[in-house]
Amino acid sequence: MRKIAQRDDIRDLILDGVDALLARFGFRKMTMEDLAREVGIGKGTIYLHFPSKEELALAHIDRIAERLLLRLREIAAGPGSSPERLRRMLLARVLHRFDSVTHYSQNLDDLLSSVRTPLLARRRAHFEKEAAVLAEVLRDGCAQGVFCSAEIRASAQALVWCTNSLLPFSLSARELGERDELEQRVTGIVDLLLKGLLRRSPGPSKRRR
Amino acid sequence: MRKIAQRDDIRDLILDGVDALLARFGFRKMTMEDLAREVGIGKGTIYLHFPSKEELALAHIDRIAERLLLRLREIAAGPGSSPERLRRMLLARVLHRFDSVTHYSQNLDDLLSSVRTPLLARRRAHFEKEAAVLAEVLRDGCAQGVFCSAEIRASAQALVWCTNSLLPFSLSARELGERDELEQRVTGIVDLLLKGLLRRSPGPSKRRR
DNA sequence: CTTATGACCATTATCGTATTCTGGTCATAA
DNA sequence: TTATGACCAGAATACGATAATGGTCATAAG
Repeated sequence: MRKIAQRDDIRDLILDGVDALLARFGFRKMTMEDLAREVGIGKGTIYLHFPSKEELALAHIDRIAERLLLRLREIAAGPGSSPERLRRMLLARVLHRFDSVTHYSQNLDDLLSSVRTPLLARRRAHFEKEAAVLAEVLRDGCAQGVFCSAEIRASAQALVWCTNSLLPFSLSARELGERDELEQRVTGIVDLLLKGLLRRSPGPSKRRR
Repeated sequence: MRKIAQRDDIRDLILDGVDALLARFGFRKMTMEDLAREVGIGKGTIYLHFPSKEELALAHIDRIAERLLLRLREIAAGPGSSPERLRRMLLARVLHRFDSVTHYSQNLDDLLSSVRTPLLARRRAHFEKEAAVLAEVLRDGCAQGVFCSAEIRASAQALVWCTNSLLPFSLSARELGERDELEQRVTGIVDLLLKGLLRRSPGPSKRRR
């Protein structure tokens, strides 16, 4: 009987194991015994921290979402103009998804289909938090007169939804293409979206033609 | 032995049958005998018009795409300003997809997974044609000075890609939500995209604040 | 007393096989 | 020349027997 340093530590260790096995085998082929062996603890111990295999997977997904949220907050608090930060955030969201899909490869479908129903509500919650961070930056931009100030909340949600769509999880890794290519395509759309948000006539207009 | 009126007529009749059976049973459970019975011809006759079941499905998908293309051309040639027409076209694309997904319900996954590989190339071709029509309207707008004239081709492709993403076929009908709700959400994004395309400082700016 | 463990069990998944079904062909009919 | 359905090889399915797995809990360790 080994003494576990901290309650949260072992939770994280287990989730690390989940991450490894999920990428290697997918959800269905990852057994609780595999996982216990990977982490180096007994199977029963896992059930002291998670009530079921499904909740385990959901907790793992939550952790991924939290990391993305952290990254978005970093960017939001970081340097750059409001549109620049927003642009980086949107790109980060899509690339984060890209990395997830490639990391879990075919096994992502397996995971998602196994926990699809309970996942929907959680995703909504994640998306709302992310939209909230986007909204902050939008508000920043409004305060500086860069963005027009109408419909901030709705705009943020639209941006979240759109960037979700740009790389649906359901894509298999095989159909993704190169990361660079994706980045380029997404950048085009994101720029278009941002331009749409910008305030009309931003300063002394130099009319051409 | 019944005399078929016209070669194209029977082709269309068969595809009508495909449409009906696909919606009812999906691709795998739709048998060639079912289809022959539905259309009221012998099984062998189908093979006089289509080389295989797979090609049959692809032809059916082609026909759907052609109808959408027709609709887009209608809108493009119809009344309204360039941005208005563009907006209608983008919305039409998404709603067209919505209708497909709801029409074939669960059975769409079945169809798509059964012909996924050969479908990819065809979809690319369809998308290019659709992008070409969008590009026409964009060019119209440029000629009138509504849109900025850079990157028309790329913009059209971006719009196609983005509206594709807004409603991936892989969504099951169950997750779609209401058509009205979709229309509303998509309208928001489409408007954002269009605003991004508009030319800056379009006339005497009335600066607020 | 709290925390960790793995043998244990009911349920689920997997596999092998016997059987049915179905895409595609073609000799025959109209 | 055009249409048809009996026919066949190979694919899908149904099913029962067997193996694997999620979750529990009495026991052990600290």
